[in-house]
Formats: sequence, C-alpha cells, structure tokens
Amino acid sequence: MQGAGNGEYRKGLWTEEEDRILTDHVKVHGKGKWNQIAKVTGLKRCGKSCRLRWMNYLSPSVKRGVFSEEEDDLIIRLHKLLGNRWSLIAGRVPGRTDNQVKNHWNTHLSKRLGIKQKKCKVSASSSKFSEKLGANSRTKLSSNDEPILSHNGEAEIHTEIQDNSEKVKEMTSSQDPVLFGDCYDNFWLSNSDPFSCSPNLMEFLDQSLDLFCYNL
DNA sequence: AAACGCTCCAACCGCATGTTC
DNA sequence: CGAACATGCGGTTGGAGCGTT
Repeated sequence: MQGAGNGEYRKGLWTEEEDRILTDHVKVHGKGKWNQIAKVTGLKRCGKSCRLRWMNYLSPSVKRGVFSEEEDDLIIRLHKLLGNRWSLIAGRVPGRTDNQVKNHWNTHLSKRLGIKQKKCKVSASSSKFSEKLGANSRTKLSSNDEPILSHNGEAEIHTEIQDNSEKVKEMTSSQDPVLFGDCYDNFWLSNSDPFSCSPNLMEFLDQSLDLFCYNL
C-alpha cells in the first residue's frame, strides 16, 4: 500500500528526533497530507504512522496521564450507548484519543466491569443500535458482530430501531422532557427509512450525549 | 541477580470510506 | 464511471517496564 514492509519506512517506537521533525512540519504546514511528510522531511515513516503519532501523542490537544473517575464514568456510559465506536466515544471525552479510550477500556474498564474481552462487551441490542447510530460515518462491523442487514433487512432494522428508540426515549425523557421530546420526535418520527435520516440521527445522538455529559 | 510472567500502551495492520483525477 | 490515492477506524500485536519467584 504505502511501502511498509519493504524497508522504505521505519517501524516501531518513535525517537525524539522523529517527533521533533513531525511536530515542526505540522506546526508549519498543518495537519493533513501525511503521505507527503516523508518526502518533504526525509522522515522514514509512512503517512499512516505519521498521522497516528500526531493524533495520539504529539498533538497539543492530547491529554496525558491517568484517567479520572469522571472520565471513566463517561466512557462506561458512552460505551453502553455506542458500543466499540471508539472515535465517537473519544470525541466526547475531552483530550482523549480513540486509541487511549480503547486501550483504557480493554485494560481497565472491561476488567472492572467484569466484561470478557472480545465477547459480550455490550448487549446485542445496544451493539446493533450503536451500529445504526454510526451508520453514516462508518459501517464496518467488528469481527464478532453479526451482520445487521440481510438483503431484506429493512423491516428488521426499523423494528429494532423502534425498540431501541423506546429505550432511549425512556432514558432521556427523564432528563429534559421538553428538549428531548423535541429532538427525539424530530429524529425518530421524521422518516420511515432509518438510513435516510442519518443527519437527524447524529443530531439526536449529539444532543443526547450532551445531556448525558451535562448530567454526570 | 536472573529468569519468568504479566500488564499496559504505542504502534501496526487490514479494511472501509472519501477524494481526486 | 472507475482506478488510484488519502484518510480514518477498530482489532490486534510487540515489547518495555514492572513485579514475583
């Protein structure tokens, strides 16, 4: 793909010098064009590696150190709602990256909660629900998930979303019936096709997560 | 002190999606 | 429209560091 494995690019831990080169480059040129960095700077790292290093470690927005109780609690709640959608979860935990959240979950939180690795991380229904929540941003299934869609799966999906929507409505209506009633109805009742209303879905998710965080 | 086992996290890999030409 | 390339995501792995024997 990008020459990895043919000796053109280095692998493994980054050195301070490599960090400095990458940081300097991003400061001057900004993020993006990751594949150009090796050519421009002489850094022997592939674009993916550069991006990952910046996003997970070098970026000033990345918070280091141990997770607080509040962060743990937030991650647990979000994971219950979203499943293994680490980027979505990380987006709601200020200063934490998807990799950090994923590692923290796998090494600490899943143990604390007594959740076995690879299986039963979330209930089947919430897992599938989360797939739909992320349907407009990413559709990949984990290796352990059953495919949601069969060729004739729309009815099944709609039924399931309605089932889950009742749960969410129940869950959220206790927070702020007025606000949630509005955004809930805008989303869930806006369209008979669950996949054609993703913007509303994500808006609804955003609002529900905002309230989640607010009520912590 | 050395060997071993375990934990944890940085980084890699494969794949999906988005973008450009 | 489709191929090539770029980016992003989630699962997995490698190895440094630490504790135990």
